[in-house]
Amino acid sequence: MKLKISQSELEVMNVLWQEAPLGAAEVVTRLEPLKDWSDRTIKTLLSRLVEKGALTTEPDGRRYLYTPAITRDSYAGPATRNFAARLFGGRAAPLVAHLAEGDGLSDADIAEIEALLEKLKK
Amino acid sequence: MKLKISQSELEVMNVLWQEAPLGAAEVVTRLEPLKDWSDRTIKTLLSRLVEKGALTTEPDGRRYLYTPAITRDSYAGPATRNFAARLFGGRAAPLVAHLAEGDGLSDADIAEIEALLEKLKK
DNA sequence: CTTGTATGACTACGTACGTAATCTAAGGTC
DNA sequence: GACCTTAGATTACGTACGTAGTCATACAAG
Repeated sequence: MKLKISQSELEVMNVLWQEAPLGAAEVVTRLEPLKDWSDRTIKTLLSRLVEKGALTTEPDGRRYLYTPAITRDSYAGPATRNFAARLFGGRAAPLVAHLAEGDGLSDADIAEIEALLEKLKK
Repeated sequence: MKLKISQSELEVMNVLWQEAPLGAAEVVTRLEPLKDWSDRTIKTLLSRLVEKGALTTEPDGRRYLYTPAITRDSYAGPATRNFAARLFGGRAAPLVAHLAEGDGLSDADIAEIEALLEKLKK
């Protein structure tokens, strides 16, 4: 089951991955400062995500509450490996290198990655 | 100038980033083992990439030779940071973690990343 | 009960994408 | 010189996406 989530849809998912369940109006409120979208647009995105199976709904009075049907990790894992495969033949190092460009990595990030690698080496 | 290269188009770019300039027929030959595409499809992708400015052409007799107008790195850098931003708020560690899932990282990869991080810490 | 309001459902529409077929022109073949 | 082959140019067409407007309906207000 491959689930394609578009860029705009992902913004909506990000809101719900951070806080759920939410009604449509609340999602709109969360997105307002970030994106200049009409509330209709966000409703459409929510509907499409439900259609795709990325969100589940639960009636709450005369509205719906939306909850992610997939975790961020379960989506991000394949998406990340797919991304790396397409751009770098699956090799991770160039990816990290690009993230590092323009000081994208804090010391904390570096430490975290090192710890991760340490664990992997075992 | 933001250049959007679609998934299929990226396959074509990958061929040309590896070896260029090439004529259309040669690109088709390179892609044949990988993708089940008609040569018409590949010609279309080449045209669209030229239109977008991702490739340059140079006449060679009655055909064209195609060459990337952008390097893989110059495309991959922003694309990677954008990807990380959308999925992980720009944090690199989760990205590496996902790549590691399912033993995606070889010992060599790990060593390479560690060396990279070492350099960054300075 | 009538009317306004909020919410989801349905419809819209231009652009990009995946995937190709057809048209046209330039060279090569007999 | 008539015809075939080959390369690019043009056209096609369904689906997804970004972005939203309109319709219908259920509840709230008066």
